[in-house]
Amino acid sequence: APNERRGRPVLSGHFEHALLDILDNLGKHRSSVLLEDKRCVVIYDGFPKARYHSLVLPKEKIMSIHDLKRSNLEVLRHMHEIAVKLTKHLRQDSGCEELSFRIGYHSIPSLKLLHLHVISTDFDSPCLKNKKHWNSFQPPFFIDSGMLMEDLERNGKISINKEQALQWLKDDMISHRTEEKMKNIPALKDHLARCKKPVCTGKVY
DNA sequence: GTTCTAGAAC
DNA sequence: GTTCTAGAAC
Repeated sequence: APNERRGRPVLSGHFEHALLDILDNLGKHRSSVLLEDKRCVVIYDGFPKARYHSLVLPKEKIMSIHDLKRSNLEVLRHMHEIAVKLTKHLRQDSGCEELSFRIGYHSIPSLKLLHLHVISTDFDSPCLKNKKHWNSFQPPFFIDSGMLMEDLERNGKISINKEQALQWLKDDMISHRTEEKMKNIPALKDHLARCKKPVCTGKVY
């Protein structure tokens, strides 16, 4: 059939617009929305890479970190504030004082529309399947929200060395709790399930 | 962003 | 032989 390729569905060709579609059709996507206010929307990540994984989207259509200007700092600060509040609520609800989160942006996002990740540091999820998934939530590829705002304030823009960022995704997987090298995904999963040490790389909230 | 699978790694 | 990764998808 023309619409199929070896039984695999043809690509929509517009996966990168998924967040824009949610923002433009909030009514249709009510079940994805966790919080909403005048300036932003918080949604559940469609393929969560941890027990808690949400995205803060600005209602203003800032397409990516590369488009950021100093004039966007206000909405970035607001998104950050919402993200921090969310971590506090989730920690309270979970009853687990040790529940920690990373809050930040990917150096090279796959989806259009700026999105701030709020992700718990357990990284316990069947959707976390490969090295890129792991490395994309670890520094330096994962840019802490506070660091990004400082960078923008200082330089008036966010500049990313794409070649270097792509290399970071291919680097060895390093534990965020012990800084040990993980030999493969199954070894990482085993480590994540067992290791109870606090996170020692990057900023946590 | 994901799925799928060839072939590398073990 | 089985596990695991990494790149194509028109």
